[in-house]
Amino acid sequence: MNASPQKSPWPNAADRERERGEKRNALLSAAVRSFNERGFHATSLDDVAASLNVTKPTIYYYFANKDEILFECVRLGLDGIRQIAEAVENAGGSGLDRLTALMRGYAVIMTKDFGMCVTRTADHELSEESRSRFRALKREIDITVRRVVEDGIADGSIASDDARLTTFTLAGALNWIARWYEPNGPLTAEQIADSCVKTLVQGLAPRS
Amino acid sequence: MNASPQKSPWPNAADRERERGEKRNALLSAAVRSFNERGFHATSLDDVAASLNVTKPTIYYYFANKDEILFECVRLGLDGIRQIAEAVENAGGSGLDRLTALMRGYAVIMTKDFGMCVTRTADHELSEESRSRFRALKREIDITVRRVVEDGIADGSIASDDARLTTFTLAGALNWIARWYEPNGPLTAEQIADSCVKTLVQGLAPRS
DNA sequence: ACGGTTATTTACTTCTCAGTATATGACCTA
DNA sequence: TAGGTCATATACTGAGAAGTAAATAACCGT
Repeated sequence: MNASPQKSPWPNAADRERERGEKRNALLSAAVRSFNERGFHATSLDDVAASLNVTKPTIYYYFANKDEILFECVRLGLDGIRQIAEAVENAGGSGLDRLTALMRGYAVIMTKDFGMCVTRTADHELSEESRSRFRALKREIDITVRRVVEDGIADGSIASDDARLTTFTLAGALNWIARWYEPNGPLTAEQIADSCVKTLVQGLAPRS
Repeated sequence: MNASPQKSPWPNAADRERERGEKRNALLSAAVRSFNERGFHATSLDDVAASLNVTKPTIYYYFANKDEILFECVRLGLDGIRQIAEAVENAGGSGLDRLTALMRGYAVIMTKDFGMCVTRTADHELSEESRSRFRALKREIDITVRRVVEDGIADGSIASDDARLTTFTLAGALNWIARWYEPNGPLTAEQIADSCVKTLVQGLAPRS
């Protein structure tokens, strides 16, 4: 067993940077929970700071302004979805197989703090600049999902005559999970995801 | 042809009450449009008043406070849905037939000002009291829809093993219309409604 | 003509909260 | 041990907007 290089009790440059990142993340986590619970406008940075035993100017040491904090939250949420969407796009299987996997991952993210923030945040809560970046990121995901739907239509595994509307309908059902999901409820995120996806894939009408 | 009773140029008590109601409605319409466009918090009553060529205290002559205005908006939206839900409940046809009609009407309302307001309004934007009334109204509708789903499961016209989750999934897809619908877009509200409902009823997987 | 009611205005108060100027301490390097 | 950087705190400014007090105009019934 090799001794690992001795860890100095004094932080070096790399340590300090890691610590800074961790503190930044802690602030984002505290903020996003409050945004989700009380709403962006009703969340004061004084309260967010106090919940971590610091004061407001400390927040401004890590972020330029409140808008940047909100944008970072939705960016993290969207990034999770994007990763799933990209992973799925390159996977094998029919269009429907890939869309099913995508929707399942999407649904699970909607039950997490940063995912919830994405659908609970209205465009107009962000500054003009952040708003266009927010929209661009959402559009990117929409396009990816739509492409999978189109693949499914092309290979015959998905029935739809309008990939755009179908994508909106699916996304709505999944996005809405963030509005009613209860972390302490009886169902796990995975059970909810499976049930939603099944409803969307099978439809309401029974199959003979 | 009978002469209708002569209309006096001076308003009587009934006229005045009607006028008051009309003005109240005009204020609600102006407010809801701004709420939908800019958000509740970003909408100042000064602006709403100015858009109708009056001043803020005039608003306070018709409403007790900003919260009451928002609540009235969502109440009107929810009332539209409730009416459709009740009309459909007493109609004939299988559970799926009735649910289809309900979803179609629901979707159309989601493209109207007051309907949009319902799903764009987060609970925490309302005062504690309005919030519980808001939730109660939504719960009422949810229960009605769920009952229709259960009817469909019972009569075999709907395939689902969890009426509650299925109802949430459908409601999400329909509610989300309010987030992306463009009144000046290429599709009418009815076309969108039909497409969404078809996707939900038929499912993504092709039927052989 | 006159007191009362309806509808609306001007001008003000008050509060919350984002964002900042500046001080302070801890710790690192030379 | 002295100067510099990092991290955080105290105490403040300023803007925006909800809500109100009080004046005023229009109009009604008597």
